[in-house]
Amino acid sequence: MGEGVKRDGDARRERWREHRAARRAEFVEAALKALDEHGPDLAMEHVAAAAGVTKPVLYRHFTDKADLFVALGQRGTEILFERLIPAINREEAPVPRIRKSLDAFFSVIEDHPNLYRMLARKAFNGRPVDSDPVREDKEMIAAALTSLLGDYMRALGLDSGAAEPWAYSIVGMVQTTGEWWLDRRSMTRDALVEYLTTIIWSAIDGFLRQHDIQIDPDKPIEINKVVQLRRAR
Amino acid sequence: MGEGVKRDGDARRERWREHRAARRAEFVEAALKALDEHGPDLAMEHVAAAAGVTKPVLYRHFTDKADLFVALGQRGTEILFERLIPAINREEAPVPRIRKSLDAFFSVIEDHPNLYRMLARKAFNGRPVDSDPVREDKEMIAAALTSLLGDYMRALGLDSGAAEPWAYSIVGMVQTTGEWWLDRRSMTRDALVEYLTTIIWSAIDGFLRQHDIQIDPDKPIEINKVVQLRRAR
DNA sequence: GGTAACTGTTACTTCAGGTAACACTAAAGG
DNA sequence: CCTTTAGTGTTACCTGAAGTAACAGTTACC
Repeated sequence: MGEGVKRDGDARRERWREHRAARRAEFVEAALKALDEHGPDLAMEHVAAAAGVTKPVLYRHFTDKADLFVALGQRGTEILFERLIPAINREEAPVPRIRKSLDAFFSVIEDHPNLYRMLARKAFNGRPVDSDPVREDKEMIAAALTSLLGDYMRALGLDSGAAEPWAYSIVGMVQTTGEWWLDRRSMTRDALVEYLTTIIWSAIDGFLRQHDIQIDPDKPIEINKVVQLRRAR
Repeated sequence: MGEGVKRDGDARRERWREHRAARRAEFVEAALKALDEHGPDLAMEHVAAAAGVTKPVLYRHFTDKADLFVALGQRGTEILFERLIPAINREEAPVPRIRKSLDAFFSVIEDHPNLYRMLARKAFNGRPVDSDPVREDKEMIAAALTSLLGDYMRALGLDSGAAEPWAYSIVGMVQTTGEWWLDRRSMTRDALVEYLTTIIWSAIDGFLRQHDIQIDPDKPIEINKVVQLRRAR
């Protein structure tokens, strides 16, 4: 049939596709290096330089700064999830589970402060601020949390419509305290984690008590739910 | 005594100083207009145009984009506080007090969505992202809340060191849900306010119960504390 | 040995932020 | 009345980072 028209590709194509992906990843790593060196105001030229090439090469792999930014956001989410997911999915009592999740988060931003600052400040220094490329990642995180909370709420017979505001509240709270902490460092990570654990647990506990449910903070709960990630990367 | 050296100024100086302040305010209003027209990506040229002049005039009153940005941040805080302070200081039961404060906040950002977006995205589209000019304002808000919460905590004999993380948590939670709500509008303002009221009250209530304190959400509390604002504008 | 899919370069354009230089005006005060 | 002070305003430029054009290799499959 329609053979031979556009043959040959195939085997070759595949290899190149892999290669391109690897190259993009390489630039993302270069960007991380550049962030460490030049602070959170990332310039495309620096990224290219950190990768040992000049701008146009970089631009063959990323259509624009926003594109690189998105990739950095994804990488950031990946780094975060590597530590967060095991912590949040532990079969453990609620309070230690919260504590470990928070600690995972703060340890990640401690390790990559400039990346975090750059992503939190949606600011590229460049022109087209367009519409926030990190949004997608933040929404993914919030969505994961929404569904986790929603599962629990449904299991307990509560209004699961509240799950989304709860998720965004927690994300916002952690994000903002994160920025504040990085800039000030006015307390140790452990102390901060402890305070936030208390706040979050208080919120959950208070909420449940208002619905006449009591849960022991230090005993694993029976109906244990787990974060599902839909990563269609 | 040391008279006559640099006389004459004085009366004249004062008048000019007032004039300059008025002029700055005029540009801030122009910036608000420009925000409404061109969205949250504010260009200096547009601001100047909205004020009916060209850039250099604007630059005689603001050294810098950051300078204008700071002024916008202050104006924003002012607008916010106009509605927030009366709500938060009401002599009322805790829950309605929280509810009214939240409603004040969300009504403000509903009225000035682009201003809010611009301030929340610390992003200028321009070069010198420097260090966040809105930070000061956010910190002022957080500080006010810290001292309010601290007062209550001390009055109840609790660790007031937790006040600051609580304050940043609440600020962050409200800010992030604010951005999310503006972009999505997936629920009414009232519904969102109601959810957040519940979350915050749950947190407070849970926290207090853990210290064996119970407070009626619908009765004014005896030891009523109030926000002090140190506005040295 | 040709060609597809890259590697890389230097030298540009574009655009927003910011500045220089120049011309004018109102009013306080000798 | 005319100078000085502190403004009003303009057009034409500089700067620096984003992004592009045009051109010159290199590799490896078929």
